[in-house]
Amino acid sequence: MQHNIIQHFNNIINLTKEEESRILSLVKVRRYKKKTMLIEEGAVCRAISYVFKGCLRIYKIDSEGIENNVYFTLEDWWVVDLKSFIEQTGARFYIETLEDCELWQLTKNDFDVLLDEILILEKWFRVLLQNALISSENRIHYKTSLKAEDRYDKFLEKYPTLESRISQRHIASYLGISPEFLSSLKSKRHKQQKP
Amino acid sequence: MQHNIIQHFNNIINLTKEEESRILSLVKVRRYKKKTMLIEEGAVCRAISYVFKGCLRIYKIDSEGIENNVYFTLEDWWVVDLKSFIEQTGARFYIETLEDCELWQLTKNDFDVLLDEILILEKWFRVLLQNALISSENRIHYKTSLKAEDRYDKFLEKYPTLESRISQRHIASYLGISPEFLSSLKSKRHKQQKP
DNA sequence: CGTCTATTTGAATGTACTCAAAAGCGGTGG
DNA sequence: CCACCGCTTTTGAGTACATTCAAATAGACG
Repeated sequence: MQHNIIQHFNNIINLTKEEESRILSLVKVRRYKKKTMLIEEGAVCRAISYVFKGCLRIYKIDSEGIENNVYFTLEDWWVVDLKSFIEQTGARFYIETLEDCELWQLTKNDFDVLLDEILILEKWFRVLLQNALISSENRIHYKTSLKAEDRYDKFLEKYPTLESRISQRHIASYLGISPEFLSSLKSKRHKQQKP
Repeated sequence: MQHNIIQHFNNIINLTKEEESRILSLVKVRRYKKKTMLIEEGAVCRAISYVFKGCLRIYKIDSEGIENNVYFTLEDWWVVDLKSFIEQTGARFYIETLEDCELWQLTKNDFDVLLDEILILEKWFRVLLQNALISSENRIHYKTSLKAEDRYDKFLEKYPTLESRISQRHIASYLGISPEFLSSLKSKRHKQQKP
C-alpha cells in the first residue's frame, strides 16, 4: 500500500485504466545518489519529477554566496523549477538530492502531450498549483509574523519526518537563521524540557 | 485602451466573441469605498474579483493582534482568498480596499459554470496560479536572503505605483518591519541622496 | 478649526548574526 | 576494525539589525 504516481493522480481526479497506462508509458524512473545536483541556476529544467523515494532541497545562492533553502520536497510530491520548466528558460533555483532518490520523471514534451491527450490532467495540475500556492502564501505570512522559534515549530509540523533525515544546517537555512542560532534554540528547549 | 477583463483573458488564451459575451453576462461590477472589508478571517469567500480600478491589501492578524500585510492587489489583477473560495471554507485572510475600488466579480458558482462551459479557461486559471506561485516563491526567497532595505527595493520594483498611493504603515507591514524602522530607512536614503 | 491618525526622531532593548574555537560524528582507506 | 580527515554542531563573546516605547510633529478629513 505504498504511494505511487497513479494513486497520486487518483487522489485528485479519476483516470481510466487506459489513461493510467498511457501515463506510465511516458514516465521514466531514475535513481540519483545523495548530493546530486538535478538543476543548477541558469540551466533549463527539462523534466518534472514525482518523488517516489528520498528528499531534495530547492535553494538559491544570494549575492554574498550564501545558500538559502527555499523549500524541501519529499515522498509523494513533485519537484521542478516551475518557471524554468513551463517556459523552458534558465532556472531560478538549484535543486539537489539530500538522500538517495528514486524519481519518476516526465519530460516537458511528454508532459505537454499528456496534458493535451488527457484533458482532466489540466485539472490535476491546476489543483497541484493551487495547493502549492496556498502553502506558499502561508509561508510568507509565517516569515513576517513569527519569530525563529515559532517558525521552527511550523517546520516540524509541515515536515515531521525531515528533522532526523537532513542536517540542521539545511533546516536553519530554510528557517532563515544561522546554524548557530538554531543550535542555541534547540539547546534552550532541552534545558526547559520542551515547555 | 485601458485594461479590462476580456483583454486580460485574451493575453493568455483566445476567446471567441460568444465566449466573451457569456463571461460578461455573468460578471457583476461592484464599487467599494476606501477601507471596506471584502472578507474577514473565518468568513467564506464567495466571489473572485478582477480589479478594474483601485488597490487592496490581503492581511492577517497574528497572535499578538498585529496586522500583517501578505500582499497587495491592484489594477488588472485578481483578488480572492484562494483556499476559501475553492473549498468554500473559512478564509485565512482579511481583504480590505485601500482606495475606492471597482471590482468585476464572479461568484463561486458562476466561476465553476464558466470553467465547465469554456474548457480553455482551465488553462487561463492554471497560468494565473502558476504566475502567482512563481512570484510567491520569489517572495519567500527575498524574505530570508535580503535585508529590510533590499526588500524595500524589491517592493518598489514590484509595485512601482503603490508607494504614493498607500500609507507607509502598510508598506512596513508588507516588508515585515516596524513603521518606525521604515521611516528611518527612508530618511537615511534622503540624507545620502539615494546612492 | 479641531481631532484623529500617520510619520518622525531618539533612547534603550532584544533578537539574531558573525567570528572563533572546541567537540562530535560519519565515512573512508589502511 | 580503527584512525584519521572533513564536515557539522555546540558554545561563547562581541556586534549589528531591527524593535519597543515615548514624545513631538505633520497630515488628512470631517
